[in-house]
Amino acid sequence: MMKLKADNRLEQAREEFIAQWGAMGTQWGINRTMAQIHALLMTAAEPMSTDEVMEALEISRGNAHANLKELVAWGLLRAVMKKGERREYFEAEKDVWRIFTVVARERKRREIDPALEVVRKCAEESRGIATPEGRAFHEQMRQLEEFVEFASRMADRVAMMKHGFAIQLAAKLLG
Amino acid sequence: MMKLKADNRLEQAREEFIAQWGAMGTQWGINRTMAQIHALLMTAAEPMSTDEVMEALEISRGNAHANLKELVAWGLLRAVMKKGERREYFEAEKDVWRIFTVVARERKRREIDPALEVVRKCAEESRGIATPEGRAFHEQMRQLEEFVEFASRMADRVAMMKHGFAIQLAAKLLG
DNA sequence: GCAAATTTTCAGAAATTTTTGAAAGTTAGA
DNA sequence: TCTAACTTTCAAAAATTTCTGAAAATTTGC
Repeated sequence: MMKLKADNRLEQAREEFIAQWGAMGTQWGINRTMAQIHALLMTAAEPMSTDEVMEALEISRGNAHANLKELVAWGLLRAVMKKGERREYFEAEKDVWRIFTVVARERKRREIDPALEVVRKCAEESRGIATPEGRAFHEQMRQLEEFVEFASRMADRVAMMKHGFAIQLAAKLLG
Repeated sequence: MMKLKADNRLEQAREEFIAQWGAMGTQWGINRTMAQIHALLMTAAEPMSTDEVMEALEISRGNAHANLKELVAWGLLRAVMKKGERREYFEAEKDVWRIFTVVARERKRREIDPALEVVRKCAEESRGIATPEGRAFHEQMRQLEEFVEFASRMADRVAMMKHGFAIQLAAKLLG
């Protein structure tokens, strides 16, 4: 599946990480290639070009391109230019806390915000239906709305936190 | 897509909710039918049988069965027996905070625990590789391990919290 | 034990998502 | 301007996930 200098302990471990992280990705709702590219670059000493990524993971140009761009859009990769070179190289965010906040922001955007819209609309549409079932439905939507709104605000806060503050908070929570 | 007594405001709103919640489900990494069944039962006045669910959502028996069982396994539905009846009926957890903790537990189990295993293994396998690259890789794995462990503990705590405590905590965080 | 009701399984079909690879588009330097 | 290097697009193929429907298995009441 991978093609690095796969002849020593390091490259074995790295291949393992990339393969497994890719498999994990599917559980996390991001596609395998995207997770693999992220793993590859997170453990790369130097930024890599599209062609290098293609070769390392044995994937097509289109696939490599699309997923590199997606990772840049998420903010998990930066495109950098090597001086004197024309092609772009990609470099991963390696700080785990920053990776976490980026992913948290993205998941909030994709999972929480749309849910909030849905329950708001449904709470709105069912306002004032006088039957017992109508009231129950409206109340259920209201509670969902309240909760999702709460989750949304929490996610914003967490995504904005600095590592130090999170640790402090966690100490309270876990202590 | 749905077949309820779809002739009044309530049933319109309910159909909307079920359809949209189903669509949301795909974003959340659970399949559409599972999310729809959950939405259907979360807004049902009475427990429903497999056949009632099949009819309401116009889905096959196999599909209804598999997803009802999955929801029971998650703890989002309970199977209840009506006295004098032979078939089982399903009833949804309606408390939003409990729904949240159930989902949090399940996602932790599916997303965090396997990640922890992976990074532990990779940190272990790369311990003591003497090259600069080896050290960098090991350090990256160690940091990931530390973070994922932290996330794991946080998830446990959150999943165990009572609503009141969460609200209190949130007040501090949001205040 | 038998028969009807109900649940469970599962192979193939359908739907959805991901990947490929080649062609089209863009950019920069000569 | 021309051309080579590089990036982007996208239709079709492959892979994966979900769904169907009918058959098999199980359960319950008689």
